[in-house]
Amino acid sequence: MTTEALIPVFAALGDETRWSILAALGDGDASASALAGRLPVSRQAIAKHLAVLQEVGLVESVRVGREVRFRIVGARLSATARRLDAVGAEWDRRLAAIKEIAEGL
Amino acid sequence: MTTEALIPVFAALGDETRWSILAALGDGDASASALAGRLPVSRQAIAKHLAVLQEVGLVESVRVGREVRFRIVGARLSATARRLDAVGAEWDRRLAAIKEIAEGL
DNA sequence: CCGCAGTGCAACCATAGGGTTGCAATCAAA
DNA sequence: TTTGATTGCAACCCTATGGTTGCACTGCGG
Repeated sequence: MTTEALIPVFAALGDETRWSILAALGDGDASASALAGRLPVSRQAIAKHLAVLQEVGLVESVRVGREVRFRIVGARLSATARRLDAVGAEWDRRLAAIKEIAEGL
Repeated sequence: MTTEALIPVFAALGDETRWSILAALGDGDASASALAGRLPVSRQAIAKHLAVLQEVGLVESVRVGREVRFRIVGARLSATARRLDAVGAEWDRRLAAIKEIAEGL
């Protein structure tokens, strides 16, 4: 996964309502309607959020009869965290190198 | 750092131009004007982005004479990554527990 | 002292996006 | 088959925000 591909994931994680949804899904899988009963926004708003979460792979859906249940993809979080950590480490490394050069070591 | 405090950080990381700025700063500290010379956006746009990056602690500034130089705060990235990983692990744990209960183990 | 580079501030524009309501379509259950 | 729950789609509103331009302020250097 390239760094560029991470940007939409961060954008998805940059919204409070979506975190509420993820938190709610942390209590177990649920449909958009079920989530709408627990959160202070309309079902359609939640459906949109679920769409963007699914788009970036943070969530996946399964059709069960007439309802669509959503589930958190925990692996996506871990992968994102690892990439982020790697980026940070790389920056630290490069900046440290620059600092050494600047100090004439 | 609570999870809520992470949201603005992710929002900041959810923009492509800001990643360009961070990438440019990875080559060493720079001022808004210097960055404007390397990126295809105006200095003011960059200044705004630097303001939000600084707001969430991803970057810090130092006044040097008449210019203001910005530097990446790598530790902020690492901390964010660690929190994200912890959240992912917690969800995995809870969802696994739910699954066990559902399977009657 | 004067000019120019760098910054800060403000107004403004356009689009993206979070939210809503309304309605048609689908499908389980009575 | 009819009813009610659930989803999907579309139109719409409003605010946030990424971007621009223009201008005033500051401070180094000739």
